[in-house]
Amino acid sequence: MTLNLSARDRKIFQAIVQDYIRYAEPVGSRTLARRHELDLSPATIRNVMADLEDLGLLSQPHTSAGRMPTDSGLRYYVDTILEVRRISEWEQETIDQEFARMSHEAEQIIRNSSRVLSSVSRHIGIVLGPRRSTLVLKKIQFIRLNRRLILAILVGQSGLVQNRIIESEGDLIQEDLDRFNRYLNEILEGLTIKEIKGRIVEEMRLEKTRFDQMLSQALALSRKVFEDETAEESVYIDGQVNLLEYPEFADVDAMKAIFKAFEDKSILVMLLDKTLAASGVQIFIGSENELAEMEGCTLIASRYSRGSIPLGTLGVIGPTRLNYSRIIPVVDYTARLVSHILESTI
Amino acid sequence: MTLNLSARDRKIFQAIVQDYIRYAEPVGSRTLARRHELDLSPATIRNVMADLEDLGLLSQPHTSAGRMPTDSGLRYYVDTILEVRRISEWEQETIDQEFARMSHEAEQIIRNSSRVLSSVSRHIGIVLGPRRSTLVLKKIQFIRLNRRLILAILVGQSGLVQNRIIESEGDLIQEDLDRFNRYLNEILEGLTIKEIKGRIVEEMRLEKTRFDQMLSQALALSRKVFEDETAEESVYIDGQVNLLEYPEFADVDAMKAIFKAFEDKSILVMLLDKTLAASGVQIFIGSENELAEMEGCTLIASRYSRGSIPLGTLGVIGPTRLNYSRIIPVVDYTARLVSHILESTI
DNA sequence: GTCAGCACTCGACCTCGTTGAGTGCTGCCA
DNA sequence: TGGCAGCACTCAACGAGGTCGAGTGCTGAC
Repeated sequence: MTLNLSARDRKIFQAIVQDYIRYAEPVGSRTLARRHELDLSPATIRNVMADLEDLGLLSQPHTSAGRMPTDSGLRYYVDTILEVRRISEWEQETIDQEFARMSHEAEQIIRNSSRVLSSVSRHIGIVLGPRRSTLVLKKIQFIRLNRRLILAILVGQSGLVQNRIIESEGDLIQEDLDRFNRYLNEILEGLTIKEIKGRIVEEMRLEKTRFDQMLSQALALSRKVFEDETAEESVYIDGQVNLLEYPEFADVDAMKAIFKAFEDKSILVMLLDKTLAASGVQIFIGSENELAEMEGCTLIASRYSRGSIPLGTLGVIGPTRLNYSRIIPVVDYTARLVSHILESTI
Repeated sequence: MTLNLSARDRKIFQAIVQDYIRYAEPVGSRTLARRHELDLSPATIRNVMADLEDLGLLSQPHTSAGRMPTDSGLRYYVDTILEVRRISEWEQETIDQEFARMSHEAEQIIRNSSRVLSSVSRHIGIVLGPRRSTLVLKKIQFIRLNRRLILAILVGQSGLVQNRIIESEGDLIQEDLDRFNRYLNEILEGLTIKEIKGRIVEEMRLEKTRFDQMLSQALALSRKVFEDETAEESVYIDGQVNLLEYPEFADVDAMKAIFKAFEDKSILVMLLDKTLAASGVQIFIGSENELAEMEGCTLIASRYSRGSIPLGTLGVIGPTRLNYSRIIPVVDYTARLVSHILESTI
């Protein structure tokens, strides 16, 4: 949106947004004049407010109430007025300490980051785990559970472990599996799961001509492992209670709607996925989410990576009137920190 | 509680409890007479009600309101009046189908059982995962991540996988670790983690005398793995939204208290742990929980096992006035089913 | 462009009376 | 003695009506 507001109008608009963020209530002209040193009378402010309302930046819940920013008003505020501060020392320290206390397991770190985000932001913390398919394989290992079932363990280079149980065709003894392990590790190490899928198909063609039964069995088995597409995404949510603290969700129906939305995580996956494609902090305000369920909520998210490979997304969900200038740097810092830590867990 | 109520008094009490469970409101003498075929006048019912109140089975929120059962009233009802029905066919089928759709991974099954419980009961589903220390080791495997870090993978006989990252003293190459693997698997397979701890100490004494550096290194490393006590318990909760449907939690403060209680899972762990010690369905009603946070809530739980070894607990949390005769068999059936499935995942 | 003044609006809140579902108590009857 | 009709009383819920205060838009003067 490229609006050309005068300096005065911007100042008034900023004051309105700030008061609304602070008090969660529509703000009137008289109160605004009293609370801020605008050197303007309420009447003048009213005129400006009317203009801003025409522009779609403000709205009134009812005739004799004050004004509050619309979603696009907030978007304008975030994009052109807001000055993002540095993260506060206290917050940075808290985050650092929380992560320092964790083990070096990549999964632990990713999983717990939503808890850290929620406790620092006092909103909802959310994190999208790495997709299985981004895993760079370090080791694959088959373990015989019983005559029917085989456990496949995939270890990623970052120490991330995935395991799946597959059914075997015939009865394979562990010695067979050990031979598979050696062979597969040789040809698959260092590839991503995506690459592996292609490689397997390719190898199958090659090996088939050679009629080596062991190899083709190994490939058939590993194919089963990598074809399994279930649970591609994992989302962790923490601190849902925090939403209850905010007056805009005081009524039970509003709450119910939001909590239901969180129950079905596919909605969140979609949103977080979008963020995965772009670098830097992304902000989705209220209705921009295109998701009726998330109305009244803002998502501030940023992706985290290992090296140059984006792994997942982490962020904060709060009411649309959340304190952007505080939360944005928190999310930004956390994403960078997680990326940095993951770097060193290689 | 061994109260001796006359048949008539029991009948009236039962009617009150049933109406309260159904309508979530204190029930008065007139309404009770109208709704049930008691062949008694309201006045008579009032006299009985006064008696039941003296016994501590009923209470009045205020003078001119009807009566509702106290927590001990509900306890009496559950213990001596309630007839637990068989699980309904529809519910059984739903549960069967949900579990049939899952993979054969023990962890999946346990984790998802809370979701199944919540959707069938329309309350909160909760499950306490197996403690790490009950794991019966099938295989241990060290994998070198880098010069400092080693990944240890523990595979249980049920196909459950645990992994931890530990720091190595010196730089060990994978060949060293492979030797460790062979040695450790030989001496540790089939033992529980608890037994393993003892075994390691014992072996260390033995091996030390033999001055075999490889073996003592292997033991030192495995000791690190098994000493790690973090995250002994895991609790999964599903369907918290369902609580919102019940009028007794309509006000935000009541809700907030409960949701906070769930946030701190240690409280739940304590309760579920109690259930782990006893067989059969356990019921904790409201204040019996000794936890102010859980006031107004009932927990119905039962443990699940693999073979003769109890692994964890699963159950349902709802308002104290939940439909006991429906939920008890659901929990019972689910616990049995999970145990049964785990049996066959060996 | 600024703003004082004015009439108007409307939600929040209080009060007060009514209603209805509930109670305890008393005393009569089989 | 158990059952119960009758009666006086209690109390939450609800709606109507009034007041208050924080808003608004508009007009006209400087």
